[in-house]
Amino acid sequence: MQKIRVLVVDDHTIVRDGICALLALAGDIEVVGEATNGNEAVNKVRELNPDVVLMDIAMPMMGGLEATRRINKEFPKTKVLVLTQYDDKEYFFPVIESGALGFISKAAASSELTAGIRSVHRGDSYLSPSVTKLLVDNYQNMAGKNPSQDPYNQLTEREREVFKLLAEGHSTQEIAEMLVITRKTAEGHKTNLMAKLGVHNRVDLVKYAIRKGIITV
Amino acid sequence: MQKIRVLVVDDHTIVRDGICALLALAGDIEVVGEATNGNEAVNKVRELNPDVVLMDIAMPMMGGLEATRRINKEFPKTKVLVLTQYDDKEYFFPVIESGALGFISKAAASSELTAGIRSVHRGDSYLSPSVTKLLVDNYQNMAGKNPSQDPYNQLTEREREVFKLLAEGHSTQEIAEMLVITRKTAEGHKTNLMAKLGVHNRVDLVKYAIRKGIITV
DNA sequence: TGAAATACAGGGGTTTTTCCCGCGTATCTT
DNA sequence: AAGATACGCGGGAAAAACCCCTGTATTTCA
Repeated sequence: MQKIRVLVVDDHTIVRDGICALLALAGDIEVVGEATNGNEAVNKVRELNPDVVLMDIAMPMMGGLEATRRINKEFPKTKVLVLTQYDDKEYFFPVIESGALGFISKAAASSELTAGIRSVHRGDSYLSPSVTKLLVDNYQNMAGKNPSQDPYNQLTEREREVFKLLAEGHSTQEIAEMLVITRKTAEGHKTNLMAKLGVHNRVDLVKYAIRKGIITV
Repeated sequence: MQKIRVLVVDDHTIVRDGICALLALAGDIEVVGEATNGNEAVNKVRELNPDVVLMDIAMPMMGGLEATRRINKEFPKTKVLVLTQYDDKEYFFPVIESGALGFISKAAASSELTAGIRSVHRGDSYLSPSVTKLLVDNYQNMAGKNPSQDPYNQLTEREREVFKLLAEGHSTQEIAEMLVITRKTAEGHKTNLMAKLGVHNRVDLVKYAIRKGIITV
């Protein structure tokens, strides 16, 4: 029988190894690789072509959401199952929209891991019961929201780069140097992205980035 | 041979199960119980009298710290090994002060888990190499300070007020108006508190405040 | 296919913040 | 009595942020 080839992505080695140990107990799943951040994850997908990526979203460097987005774009056949420590409804739509097929809380039973992996491998979606409950409990709040109008998705590529660097604490001058543009241009991107996100200062920008999993606390 | 009896405490089931799976691979360690929060941990210690408690301090940081404090007070023979997802020097002294014998980052190699458990069981202390490195790198900052003092505790009342308002996203001008002082004074408090906390921009200040629970994301 | 929209880069000028300093007073400690 | 500390305030230069506007490809679409 062909095993499901899984790439495990999590920045915490102990957690990653623990998950691998759990998955090793399942006969139909094989961990073919590991990655510690989003960049590495994308590269490993390119290299290993796994069936399923088990992706933590709170990671330094490139976050899990951005990585999921890229993987989904570049390798549509690779299914992504997102693993999060926050079972917060704020995360739900961004995660799904990034192209992930499933969403499991780390607080979920470990049996959900294998169940989720099998589901997304079949092409089905998988949601943690706790997440589903959250969605149902908040149905009325969700009803009006169209996920595609998540303001973050309105950002251009350049604006996302600037956004991430801002959230990491860099000044516009530093960002300009990093992106090899003038300070004025960096400021322009900053102004535009802040308007799109509806935030009016850096503090709210940082909080937004944390909620989105772009950066970690 | 008598195995080391371990209680595993972590609020994320998947992580907890993963750690148990890892520990199961070691011949000299036996997981005798699990807990999902500080209260439960203390009760399980009372009930099971384990040799070692592997304690996550998670995001609600006080949970694990307070539990460690109580376990250490009530059952001095039970050794606590703290597991944290932040290998940040800010956490070090509070953790040690709570009575933990060891401190391991979740980003550490999983072999450190068993090594740490064996160390603290012998009564030795154990520090993750990454944590040790952090301490050494920051030695000069530590040297002059009272190590048992969290830098946040060194803030004056006024500085804490300004700190909170800054973290909430207010400008120095706004803060000055709220506290009925001049902008210059508010700036002065800001400068001083940032120096005390060792942060150099608003973004890091916000992250610090979030970790401390001063504000929420 | 021509016009509108968008992404990206940049400039001018103003306001705000930051980063040096400095000062004085009250209180608390040794 | 002599520090040390908390608190409030100020000047001034430099940096950063803010707001508004221009230009140029490229893409979209009516």
